[in-house]
Formats: sequence, C-alpha cells, structure tokens
Amino acid sequence: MAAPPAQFAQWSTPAPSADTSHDEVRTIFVLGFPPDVKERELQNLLRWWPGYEASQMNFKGDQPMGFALFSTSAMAMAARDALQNLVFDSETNSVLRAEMAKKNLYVKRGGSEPATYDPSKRMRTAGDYTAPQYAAPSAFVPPAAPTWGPQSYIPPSAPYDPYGGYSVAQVPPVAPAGYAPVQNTKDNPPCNTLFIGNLGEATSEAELRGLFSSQPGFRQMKVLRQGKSTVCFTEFGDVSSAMAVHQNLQGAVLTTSDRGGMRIQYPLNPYGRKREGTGSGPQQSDSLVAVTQLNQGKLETPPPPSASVAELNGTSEVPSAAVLSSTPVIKTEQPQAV
DNA sequence: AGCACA
Repeated sequence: MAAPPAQFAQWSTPAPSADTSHDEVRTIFVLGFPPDVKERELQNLLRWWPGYEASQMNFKGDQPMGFALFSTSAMAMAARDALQNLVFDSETNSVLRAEMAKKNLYVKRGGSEPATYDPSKRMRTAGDYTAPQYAAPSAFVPPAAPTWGPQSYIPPSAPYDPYGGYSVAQVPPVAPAGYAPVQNTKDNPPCNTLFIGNLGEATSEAELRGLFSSQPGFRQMKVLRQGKSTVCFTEFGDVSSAMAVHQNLQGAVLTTSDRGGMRIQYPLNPYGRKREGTGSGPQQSDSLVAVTQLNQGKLETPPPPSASVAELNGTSEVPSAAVLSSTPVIKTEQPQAV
C-alpha cells in the first residue's frame, strides 16, 4: 500500500497570497448627485460597466457621495473617466465628479443580505442584476474560464462601451473636396450641436458621417431628408468642439455637392434639449439653455471670446464669466468609504 | 432656405 500522493494535501491548502493584486484601490468616489438621488440610481448607472461589483450611496447632510467597487483598478479608472463631468440631471444642473477613492469599498461576503441595516447605507451588489440575457448578446462566451462570484460581468468579445453610444462610427473618413464661400446668415448662439444645411441632393449619410465623425469631440449625428433638401444635425461633446467645426468646415464642399459649400449653423435646439415653453419668455430660456449647454460641453475649456463668438450679431449675449463660473462647486474632501 | 430627437 502506497501512501496517498503528496499533491492531494495541497488541494486543501489555500493559494499563497493569491489576492495580493486586490489590495490596489479599485473603488471610485463620485460627487455631484442631486440631493434626492437614490442608491438604486447609482447602481443602475454603473451596473453595465465592465468590472462593476458593488456600489453604495452615502449621504453627508444633503451631499450624496457615491462609491463603486470594480474588479480591477484599471476598470475603476475607466469608469471614473466615463463618469467624469457626466450631466447626471440637467434639471438640477448636476454634473458628476469622479475620482479614485482613498480606500476600497467594503463588500460584505455572502449572498443573502440581512436587510436589517439602515436602508440608506445598505450594500447592494451586482449579483441580482447580471442576468444571463444581458451577457454577450451577439457573441457567445464559452464557460471555459469561469469567473468568480455572483458579480461576474462577461464583456462581449467586441469592445463594449456602455456609455459609448456616441462613439465614432466605423465609416471611411471623408475630407472636404474644397471650400466655397458661405454667406454669413443669422446664426443662433453657440452650443454643442451643429445644423448643416445646403447639402446636395445626392449627399449620403455615409459621406456626412465620414466627414463629421472624425472631427474631435464628435458624438452623434442625424440626417434629415425632406424632398430635395437635406439637412443634418451633429452633436459634439462640448461647445468648443462644435465651434471649431463650425469654423473649420464652414463652406466645405463634398464630392456629391452640387450647390456649393455646406452651411453650418447652430441649431434652434441643441441635441437632446427641448426648447423651453413659450410661457416664460425667451430671454430667460436663453440663459438657461446657455448654462445647460455649457454643462453639456463639460466646461473643460470654456469657449474663448473668439471671432466665432463675435459672429453672433448680438442676437444673444455671450455667456458671461459669471455664468461660466457657475458650475456646481463640489467639495473634493473625501470621507472614508465605510 | 430647409431645424429632429426628447
């Protein structure tokens, strides 16, 4: 009788410090939520993000503080960057500020939660939400390498960017065939969206997309055909990017254009923003829209008082420094996550 | 000149 193989004994021994890679900070700290935000909103905001494991909303007085734990530090940083300057609620001018937390969110082990804690402090993990129907709808991921825990998110094989619905489309880039002078018509105040007119009847959406999607800050566009007239709306991530394209591609001639250069104007309504009701007067809505647009533009670089702004004809006042500085000031001091 | 979507 031989003694049992020695390696059997190893089966019960824990791996030697296999989780040292988890002492890195992989938790983000998010400020800027409106006071009435619910913890569930943070969960629903983040549960799609690759590597999301758990989140928690704490309240310091009226100031909500969100914490979210991710599988790796890199995933946390990616989520942090995705949330950075996100307009969480344009009604309340809530713009998120995200940074890496000082320490990791403590996640209670074990599946069932006692539910006896303060509901505002209770932890919820992604376990209940990562339903199979959401995992890789187009690409089947073989279960060869099982992931651990109830919070495993399996990203599709193609890069999945939950907040990248505005990502650059895969179309061949298009450069203007030339430029033609465009008579400077009355324009609207600068915003993050452009209205493109004077397009040729044969101009295709693919051609327009090839031109605009390669412009810095491009988010999305929509082409409208109405008879012989084609117009296009193009949204950018910030007002400055839109202003640059407004300037640089003004009068651009496409190969399919048969009526000179395109006319680029700021639209009556920016993307995703309905005009205020006619009841309260235009001047109030103008300033309101300006603030909202600037918030949409993330205020990374406030548009300088350049020539493009000077084209405004005095139809609307240029956003003042007071407006520019009216972004929500958020304290960056950071309490402990737990 | 033609301004949608929410």
